[in-house]
Amino acid sequence: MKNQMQWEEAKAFCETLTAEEDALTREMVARLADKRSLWTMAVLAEADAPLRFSRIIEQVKGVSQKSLTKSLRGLERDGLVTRAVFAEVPSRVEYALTLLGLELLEQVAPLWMWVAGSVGAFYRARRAFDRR
Amino acid sequence: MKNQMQWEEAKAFCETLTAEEDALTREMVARLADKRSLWTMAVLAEADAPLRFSRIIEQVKGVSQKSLTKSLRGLERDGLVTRAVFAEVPSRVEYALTLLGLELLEQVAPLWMWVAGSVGAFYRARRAFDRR
DNA sequence: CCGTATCCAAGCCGATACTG
DNA sequence: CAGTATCGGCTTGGATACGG
Repeated sequence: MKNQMQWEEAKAFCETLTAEEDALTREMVARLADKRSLWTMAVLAEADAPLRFSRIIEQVKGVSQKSLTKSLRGLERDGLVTRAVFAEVPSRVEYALTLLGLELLEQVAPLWMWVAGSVGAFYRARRAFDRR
Repeated sequence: MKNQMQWEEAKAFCETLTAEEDALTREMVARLADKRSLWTMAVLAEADAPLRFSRIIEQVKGVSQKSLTKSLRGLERDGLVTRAVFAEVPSRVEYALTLLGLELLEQVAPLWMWVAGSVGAFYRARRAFDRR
């Protein structure tokens, strides 16, 4: 039951947070579900170099300019990516992952791996459930 | 750079998934962002015993009957909680966390802890951004 | 007690058109 | 090139009322 303790530990730690901190924590976790934000960060991580807006939108397939802009603004606001504007014509804007952003990705990786590895279990559960 | 490798490893592993598996993985990760689902599971984990619908709705503050029902159905469908109906009047329904559900919570714990511990960094980033 | 059905307000997102 | 502005469809979620 050492695993259970890990969860309890997390719960206990969260109790020490102020309401504002707790809200912010939830907001950050919620970002993970926002497919686009996570995917955008992954693209930047993979490139391992600053990317222009147009390069990113190519790789995050299906995203609209508006949504990508919004995602990037949010990521920038929370210190997960940087935004550098170059005074050229035509204009050039480069985005890059921050250290904090990379750390977040690293934290997500094990969970993502576990979910991906357990996908069979979820699939079977659904099959069983849907059969009634 | 061993941390970076962890992320790359996850990316590589995801490449081996079928489109359907990948979609399901994303769906499961998305569930984590659904505040209510995670919170509901946490309540069940804390109770460490089956809970009635009405007990749960008391602890997941602010949730409507409709939303909680929807969350529980989703969790049940994916094998994260069980639902037991007792033929009594008035009717009684008990929900409990499955082993899979507990495992999921355990996987989430480290990430959640990291985010909670980094909340100061996010807060400072926002302050700096908003001052501009 | 537990769940469903309906209505309604708010927010998301893509498409499109326009600006520096 | 990298946005902003606007519109319209779609989904989400609370409130309420009702049924099993």
